[in-house]
Amino acid sequence: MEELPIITTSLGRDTTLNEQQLKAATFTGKHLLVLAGAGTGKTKTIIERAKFLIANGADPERIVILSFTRKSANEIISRIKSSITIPIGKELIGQTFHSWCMGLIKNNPQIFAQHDCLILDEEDRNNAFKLLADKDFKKKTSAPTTAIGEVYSYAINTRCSLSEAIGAKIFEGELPPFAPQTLKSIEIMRPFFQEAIKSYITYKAEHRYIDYDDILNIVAKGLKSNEQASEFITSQFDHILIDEMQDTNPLQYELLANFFDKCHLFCVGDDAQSIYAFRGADFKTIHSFTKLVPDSEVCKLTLNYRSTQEILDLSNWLLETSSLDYNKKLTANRGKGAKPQIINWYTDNDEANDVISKIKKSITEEGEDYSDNLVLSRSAWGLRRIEAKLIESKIPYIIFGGMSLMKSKHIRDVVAVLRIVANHRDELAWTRFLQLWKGIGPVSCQRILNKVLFTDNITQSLDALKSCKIQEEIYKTLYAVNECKDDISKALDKALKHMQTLLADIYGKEWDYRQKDFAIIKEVAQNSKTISDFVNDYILDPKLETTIKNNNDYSNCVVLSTIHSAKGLEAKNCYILNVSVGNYPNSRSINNGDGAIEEERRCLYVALTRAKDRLYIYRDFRSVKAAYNNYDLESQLYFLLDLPKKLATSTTITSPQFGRGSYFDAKVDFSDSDMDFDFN
DNA sequence: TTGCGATCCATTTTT
DNA sequence: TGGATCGCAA
Repeated sequence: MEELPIITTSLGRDTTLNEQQLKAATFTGKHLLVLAGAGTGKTKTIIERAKFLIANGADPERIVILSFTRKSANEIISRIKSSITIPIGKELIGQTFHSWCMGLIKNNPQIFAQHDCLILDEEDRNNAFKLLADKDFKKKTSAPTTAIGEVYSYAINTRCSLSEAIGAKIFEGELPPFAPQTLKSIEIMRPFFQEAIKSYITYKAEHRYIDYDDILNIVAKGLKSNEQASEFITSQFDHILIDEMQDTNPLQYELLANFFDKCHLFCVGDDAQSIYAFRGADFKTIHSFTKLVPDSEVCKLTLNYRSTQEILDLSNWLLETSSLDYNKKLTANRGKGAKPQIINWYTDNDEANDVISKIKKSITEEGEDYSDNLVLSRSAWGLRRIEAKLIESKIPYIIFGGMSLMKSKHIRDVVAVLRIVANHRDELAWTRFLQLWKGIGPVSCQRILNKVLFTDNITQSLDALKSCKIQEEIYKTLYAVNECKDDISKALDKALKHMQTLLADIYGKEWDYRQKDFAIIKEVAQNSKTISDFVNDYILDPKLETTIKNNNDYSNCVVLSTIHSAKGLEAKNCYILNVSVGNYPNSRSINNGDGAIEEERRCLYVALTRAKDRLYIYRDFRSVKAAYNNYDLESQLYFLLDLPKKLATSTTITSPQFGRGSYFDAKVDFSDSDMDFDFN
């Protein structure tokens, strides 16, 4: 084991860093990229970097810490809070690219005209395209309106042409091809997409909307095209520290390029953990970091502090079997431990039961905490069965990557009323709100909108609304909410009170528990000054998307997460669900070329490397057995098909009460159910 | 024009 | 499981 030197920061805490980490954290050149394998102390290095900078006189307010997902941004923030004490009144900012840029837009109205815009989330965007499809460009092709939004977003994020974006989406299977040859399809679809996107852009400008991509685009473009503005903004910062650098996409690079001159960039990333290609990230760009970023250097962290060697052996093997050369062989600083376990199941119900019983054992037999258990799934949906069992067993848990409250229908219904009152030109909110009521469909809605939308203020809109032949309660609701629009929680109360009957009718028996969510929303709203602040803040950071169930102790509960939200997480016991044929790689990706398959591999790699002590890999027994006799692509590509026996142990769980809650048919032969699966 | 019922559908990942 | 979508009746 190597000697760990100790550095002392003037903040008064001693911190142990190894030689590589120390070199990175105390870098004194201009820009640095730290290539750091999983578990090699990425976050720690970023935090020590921040400490080092502050200790050497940097102003905390002029340091920005960025990450790609909220999850990992929050992770850094909380670890900073527990390890750095900064002189009073100053705080280190840790945020996502989006929330940082939105802050820049809002705080610099003299530069960004969009400072008072409302942010559209994905659903709003799709609704806008749908609305425009009916109004403006009609249905000239059968392309789904959601696909237009995706193509547009992809083009913006990757900075590619419209044709390329259409091509990419056809290739990914998101867009149905209109002709046998892709080129022909692009040629047919392009004019239609162009028209649709053009009217969407106009629409946003007219209604003072911006979407997710605009947030980055406005800042990136604004700084690039306006030297004065660029000077003003970029000189506000000295250091930008970026986590998960492999997930940044070309748009984000372009944004950062504005800061190359004035600021120091400190980027940390791992190409083997790049899993956001679908959002335009290209892990290869970090390979050309020194070419893209002037005055930059690269260094590496290779010693893993998280896992046992057995867990790393399996993870290393996964990368080695790739045709790509990841050049990553992690060595465990901790040494030897238990072999990873493969657990074959017949039904997903058995899978869930086994996970729960192992969690219980970890508490009762190993004396570990709930929080030492991390359950991972490829899809948010896949966690639901586990969640149900945890509730049943009264085990506290926290769930990451689930749907945020703001996305659920009943919340959107009520928030729509607030949005109308805050901005009477918010057509999307009007459309949603009006169509909730009986008797109002798309046509009547449009008729009302024509009267109500193009007035000077909300009072005029309400007057216009009064003259429409509609239920009185529609007007009353808006009127009441408008009366108290400066007090958000009161406004929410009023909206809820007036819509009570309506919503109870719409949601039927679900209304009982859906209602409870409004208390949470009200609490969140108290932190915002205005309604549009509330909507914008909450879209960028739905603080309560992660809810703790079964108790209220943040620090001790089982963690459920999608793999995409799991970066930065770790736990003694890690359970990876449904690592079955057709899932790794996902069958939807197998026809999209090597790039897509490799992304799937990295996804599994991220999951494997979360485990510290014990790694459990669950999978559908029959899918695996069948794969040995099948020659279909899905089977042949299955990552664990040729897993060497020495890398893991294997057990098969039988299912006495087979049939209940399972989606398999009944044609099952149990004769081999207790047979250990034979590798190779 | 709206709204209901039947039918079919598939269920990636995030800001 | 619920969801979205489609056709038909009021």
